[in-house]
Amino acid sequence: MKPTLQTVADRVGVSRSTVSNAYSRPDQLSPELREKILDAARELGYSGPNPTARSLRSGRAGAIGVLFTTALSIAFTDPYAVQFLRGLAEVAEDNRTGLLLVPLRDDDEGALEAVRNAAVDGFVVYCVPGWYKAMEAAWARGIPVVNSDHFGSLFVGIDEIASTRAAGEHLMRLGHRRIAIVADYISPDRRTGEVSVPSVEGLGSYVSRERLTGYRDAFAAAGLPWSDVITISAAGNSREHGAAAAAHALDRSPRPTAVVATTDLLALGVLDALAARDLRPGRDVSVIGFDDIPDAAQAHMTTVRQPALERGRIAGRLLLDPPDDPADRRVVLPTELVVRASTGPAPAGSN
Amino acid sequence: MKPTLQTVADRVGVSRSTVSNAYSRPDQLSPELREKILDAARELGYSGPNPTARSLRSGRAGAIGVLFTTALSIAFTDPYAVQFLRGLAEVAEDNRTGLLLVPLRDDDEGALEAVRNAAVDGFVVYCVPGWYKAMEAAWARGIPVVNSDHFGSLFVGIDEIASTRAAGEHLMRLGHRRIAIVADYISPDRRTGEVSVPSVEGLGSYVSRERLTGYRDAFAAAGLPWSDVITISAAGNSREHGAAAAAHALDRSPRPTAVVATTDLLALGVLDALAARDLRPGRDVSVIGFDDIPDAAQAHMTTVRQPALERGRIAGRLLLDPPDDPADRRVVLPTELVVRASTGPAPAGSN
DNA sequence: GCCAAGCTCTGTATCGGTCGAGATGGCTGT
DNA sequence: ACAGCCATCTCGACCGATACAGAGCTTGGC
Repeated sequence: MKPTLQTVADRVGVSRSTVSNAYSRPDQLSPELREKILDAARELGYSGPNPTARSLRSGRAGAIGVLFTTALSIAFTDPYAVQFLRGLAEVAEDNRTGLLLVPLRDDDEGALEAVRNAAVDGFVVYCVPGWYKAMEAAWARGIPVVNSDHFGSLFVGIDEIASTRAAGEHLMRLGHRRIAIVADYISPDRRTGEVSVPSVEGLGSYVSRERLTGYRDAFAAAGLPWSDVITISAAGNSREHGAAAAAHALDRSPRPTAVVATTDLLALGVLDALAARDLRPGRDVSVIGFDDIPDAAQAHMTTVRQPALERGRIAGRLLLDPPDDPADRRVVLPTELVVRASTGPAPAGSN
Repeated sequence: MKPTLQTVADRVGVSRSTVSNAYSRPDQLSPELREKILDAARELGYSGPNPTARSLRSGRAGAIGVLFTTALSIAFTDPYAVQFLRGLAEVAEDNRTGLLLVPLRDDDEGALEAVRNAAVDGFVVYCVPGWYKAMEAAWARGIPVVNSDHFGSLFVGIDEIASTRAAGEHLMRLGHRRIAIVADYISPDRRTGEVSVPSVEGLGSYVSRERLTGYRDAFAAAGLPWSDVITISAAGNSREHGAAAAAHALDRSPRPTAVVATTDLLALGVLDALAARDLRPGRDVSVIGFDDIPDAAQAHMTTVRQPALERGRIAGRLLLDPPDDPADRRVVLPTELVVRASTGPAPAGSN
């Protein structure tokens, strides 16, 4: 039989409450008695109050649930995700709170079960499309949900549209007119290949929708109709998927003079595809990513920088201490277009 | 007021137990009643039994604690760690169990608190030196602890010594005599630089101790005394730290003909250091890593392959369903020396 | 026609703590 | 001497569920 508070209380000859106080409120009893109690506990092999029982009574789970779409291996392969998680972990640690990973491999009954059965004080959602049933389940829990998308009243994100609009304008200034966009979650079956996206607004994935919108607007302002832009679906957010998707753009004739991607990981894949074809980034084909992960700098890649670490931190703070003022419950962080060597003027005679 | 089982029970006019059964044991009541109950729950906004209360009564937390030494950002930067975690997550998911991350930034009171207060059914320890107080705290909890080191009765690992001995023998066959070893956790202050390790057995870090032992034994068998081997401490397990440590070896005169590292991440850093000096891996300097992460293959690096994914899976299984037979509670997985282009004969006249 | 066996559902104890009000007793101030 | 106060400890209710024994009613076999 495992020792409980009562076991220790009986041993020392005090009440259960007092033993509880010895752990949770040291100021509520004399230091001598506290020492005596802790000694007895050590002797009995009692290692402190049962976390579950404590949670039940105090109403605090002591953990934040982290909702992922993708498989763990993919999610943590993206340095952006890792940075985000790190910011979150920092804040969590400062608040004596743990992180409970809830990977949503599929949007099936098992995932719903996992969401419903997670002992957490709230959820941080990392790139889960809004149509997932698991999101509803998280909502139904009646605990705070911090999103990077538009769902929910707690939100931390960036102005996605303005960010890619700036990137698009950069391309326009450079004279590009034949452009391909590589993005995840833009085809229903999530396969690699060219897809037609007549209505950007209709996309279910918040991130892809917004980022494509920004590009579309920038192109439109320069007189380039959306129907002239090649949209290519990637089957996942990884370098490999980016390269595979880029192939569908680069092997066309005439070749696009610029290939942009919705994440750096995909864009790095595009660079890989260029290299495999002996094409020079920024000369033969311009490339733009999104996130500004360390590898982007190393690859001299033009991209949009967003504060991943800070985003994680704020997500944690929003969750653990939701502001009363609704205006403060939605945080929009600044981004910055980082121009590097992967973008350059459209090759002469390309139009 | 949030709805509880009782709220739903009152609404439908059944007992609390029956509502509980509707969720947890569908076979214990008629399908019609169950439907009625679930409908009422939906109507009341009740999203299922409170996870914490359920855990308390049933004695199952529904989560595995994952203990890390390093900062989250580092831990997840290592593909080996991610693979391990992925294997663990797989098994956890199959058992309707979550993963609670418990990063041990420092070995301080806060970390102890986190370990003691984690609502988990057991801990999986990932590369935490045995001297950490947090390990004791985990032990004291009286729940299963799966280690990759020698501590605890539940263990999943590899024969570290035999693995590096094989790598060492490979070097000996190639004729190397001037050798440097880059390792983490071999200096008390964990700084970068050459350190003297007179007694390998005295090292506190299990992994470094074992891996160095294997090399030492292989060298000794070929007549190369340990005192002739240069041991260099890396300040952390990353490519950058590996490169910094390698500098201390490569800038010596005479230069070592081989630099081995205790992890692939460190070894990749060594390769970076070679490149920075226009030295050719496998020709001017041979390099060996450990783990066989994907980047190792891409870098044509000789290394020891260990089954990271499988290791994670087995850790999960050992934890969730500890075998009765003590012999089955310690699993040793096979490793394999993968020879690639980063190792070659010692340069002529190097002795 | 009768008793054992099933199927459903109920009732009570219990999981292991924390919470808030209140009891106790020594000390101070007047 | 007495009220008031602080520091210290106790008491009983409660957090929200699950476990287990058993009650009531229908079946089925002989």
